[in-house]
Amino acid sequence: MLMAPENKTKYAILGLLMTKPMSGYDIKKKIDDKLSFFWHENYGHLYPMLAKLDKEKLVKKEIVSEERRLDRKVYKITDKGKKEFAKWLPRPHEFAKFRSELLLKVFFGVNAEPEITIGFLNREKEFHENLLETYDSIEKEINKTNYSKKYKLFWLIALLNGKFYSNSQILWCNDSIKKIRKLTDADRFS
Amino acid sequence: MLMAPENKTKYAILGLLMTKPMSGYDIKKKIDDKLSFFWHENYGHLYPMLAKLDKEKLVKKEIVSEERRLDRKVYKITDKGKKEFAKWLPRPHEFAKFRSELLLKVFFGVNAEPEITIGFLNREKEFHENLLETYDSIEKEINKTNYSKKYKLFWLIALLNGKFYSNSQILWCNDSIKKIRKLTDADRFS
DNA sequence: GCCAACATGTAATGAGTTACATGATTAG
DNA sequence: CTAATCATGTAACTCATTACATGTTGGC
Repeated sequence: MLMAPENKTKYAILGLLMTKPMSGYDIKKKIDDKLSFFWHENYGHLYPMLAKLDKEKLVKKEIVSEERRLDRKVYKITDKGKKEFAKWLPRPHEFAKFRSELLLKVFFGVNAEPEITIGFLNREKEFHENLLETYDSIEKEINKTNYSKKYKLFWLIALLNGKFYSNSQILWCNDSIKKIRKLTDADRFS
Repeated sequence: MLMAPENKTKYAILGLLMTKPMSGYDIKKKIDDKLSFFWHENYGHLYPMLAKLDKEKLVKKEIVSEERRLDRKVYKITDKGKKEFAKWLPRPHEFAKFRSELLLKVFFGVNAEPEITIGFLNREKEFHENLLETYDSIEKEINKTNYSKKYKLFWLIALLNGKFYSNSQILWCNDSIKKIRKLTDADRFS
């Protein structure tokens, strides 16, 4: 038997539908707005998955017609879907398998001019500085919403993960640039 | 034209072959030993890719027979391969697209008992504590080798990325557990 | 009139994992 | 003798991305 790796998209969808019924478009938007710092989906995966979940009776499709608006396909989680989600939620998470092109280039940096690697590090640093700004604005937004205390806390905790991460990466970039400069300076005067 | 996302495995292989010719088995081992904290490959992807690179003349396959040893297929990077690698190396890196099942479960933690989420956080913390131990032993190993100063530095920098990351994740886990406990305590006495 | 946002999907392709398949050599 | 390590691969499959395809609604 071929054991497929678990389809996480399924649970991302079911989890979001736990709050309220949504269309594929709504789900995509919610992920981009709220979860983008640790999750992403694209339509080419999302729409076929919704159709599959509907077929499996984990969600129920309903066509919603509203005035001055295109017909939307709104998906509601079923009892079966809720059970499936509740079964997944307490299961231990898989540890993230990390693959970083930056670190590959850094590791192979021995084959390039040091300034090339320093350039990557500055690029990465800037990327995380921008992220930190985004995190701050999302944090303010979380506080403004009127979700429950509990909902806000878990959202905040997930967000803070990104903040801790970006901060650590900025420190690492600075530290690494310093180390490379020290090496090249030593080379120059030897 | 369908633009395929860049095949990074290709460059991981070419980069490793820059140091010396190796077999598929050697490459897998080197990745597991040295790069596992930011890169991974499996045979099912690696062997077909080596065959492809050979067909594209980026590497040259040679059968090496040694006494008391099975015949090995050793791959050597060609001039064309070196050029291809040199073209990739200075190109700006793609920012890592991050997908974390842990954060998905944390975000949806609002639907579970707080102790479930705290369990995940403790599990993640332990994972990173173990990683930190591994990093320390690799760091000692790096210092013991007689690679060039430059080679060691870039290896160390890549390794330190993991250290910075794991440290930040441990802090985040502790912080998050504290926040969740504070919420549940407040609930209990209200 | 035009652009952004709303709205839904399919086709083609490539990336990556797991299971299957086989066998030699070496250290305990 | 037996387990770990050496050694190479294929088949089946799922996951995920990108490009293609189409059309509406609302604000400036």
